[in-house]
Amino acid sequence: MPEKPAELPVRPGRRRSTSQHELERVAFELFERDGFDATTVDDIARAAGIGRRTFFRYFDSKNDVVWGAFTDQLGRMREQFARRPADEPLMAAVRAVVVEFNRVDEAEVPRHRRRLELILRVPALQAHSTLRYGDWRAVVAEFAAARLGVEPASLVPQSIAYAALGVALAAYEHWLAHPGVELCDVLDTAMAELARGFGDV
Amino acid sequence: MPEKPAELPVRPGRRRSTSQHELERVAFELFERDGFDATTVDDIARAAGIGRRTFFRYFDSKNDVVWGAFTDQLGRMREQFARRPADEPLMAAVRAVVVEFNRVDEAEVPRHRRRLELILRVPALQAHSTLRYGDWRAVVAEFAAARLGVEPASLVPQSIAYAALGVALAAYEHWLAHPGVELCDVLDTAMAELARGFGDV
DNA sequence: GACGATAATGGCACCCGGTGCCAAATGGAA
DNA sequence: TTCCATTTGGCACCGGGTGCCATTATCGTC
Repeated sequence: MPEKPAELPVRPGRRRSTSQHELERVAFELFERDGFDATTVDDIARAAGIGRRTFFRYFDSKNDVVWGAFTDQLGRMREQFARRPADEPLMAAVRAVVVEFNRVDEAEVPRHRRRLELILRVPALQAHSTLRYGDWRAVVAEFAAARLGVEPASLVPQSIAYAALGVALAAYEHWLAHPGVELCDVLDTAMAELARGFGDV
Repeated sequence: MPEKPAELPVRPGRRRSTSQHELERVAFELFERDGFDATTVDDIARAAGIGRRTFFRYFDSKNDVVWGAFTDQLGRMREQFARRPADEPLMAAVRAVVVEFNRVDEAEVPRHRRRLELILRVPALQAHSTLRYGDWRAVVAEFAAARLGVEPASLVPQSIAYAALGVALAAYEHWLAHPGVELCDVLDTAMAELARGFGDV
């Protein structure tokens, strides 16, 4: 599948006519106007000036058009985990990295909000997100497993990864419902509760 | 959508020709033979001796055919939550009920295993499960909210519900990968870890 | 038995996401 | 200009899912 058009050396073959980024931009406009479900792939392709068949060369499915640079960001998240102090408590590290992973530029907040709204509120996208978040969970599980000296697939790393994702989703929902709050603050609060095992409650 | 054919009083109208239970039985045989993805709704309908259009009168989607009595069981789970002692720690109650919710008869274990295998291993079903588990999360969140004296939609009850579901999913995965272990034991272990905030790790 | 009301069924056309295929288009090098 | 490599787009098709309407089946009443 075509990645973002990086600065590639000139090479043989036809130039690409659009990009994931452009298609996403076009798609978001249509979703804003008509909603995700009422916007078809044909609509997006037409608006972007490409054929429908080409859309699927840029994205695996219609559902993938809202994920932006998520996969790239997972690499960044891995690097953040690699930089945590070795003697830091595991859950403290997870908390810090998850909060940092979700930090966005002030200018990106409206777009980020719309993205999360779609992902969490449109059933098709919410369902699909489970598959996309599988990669996110894998990053967390790998870190936890390394810390514990066990396999990433074993019970505790997986539990940690799933729980961290769950708590993050709860924080996203809260953020969407309360426009005045800071996402990172909500996340930090929720992750702190998780690390306490929701104690005293 | 037609529910299970309970002992209804005689009433006018055509009798139903099949049931959710029967369609599920037929479907599971086909999934066993060909896998979920290669089994079409036409296949299931044909094997059950009904028309394809009728299948969708029994199930909202192909993905729903594997969920058995899940929705009924949520009512049972609510009852179990209602019976927890009022002074029991919240997370202890959640742990106990989640474990109990997942207890199945010895005779049902093979079927339950196949069900979970499908749900967790087939991408389409895994994605769809997010929507189905939303109701499960709601039951947990309602209980937690009542204990905390807050709204079910607020941050902490949602975090608890999401985290509990996440940990349960990790336990299911572990159970599928280790046929010799008891599901309730794995669940209990994982929930205990959650209640400790994955402490000492 | 005929009739009316009711409920279930099934065929059909259609929508839409997604896929394989192949011919056409594009761009650079020789 | 030709050749090679890469991208594009149209098309036919598959399969999940839906609305619609005519048909079928059942029961109670007369």
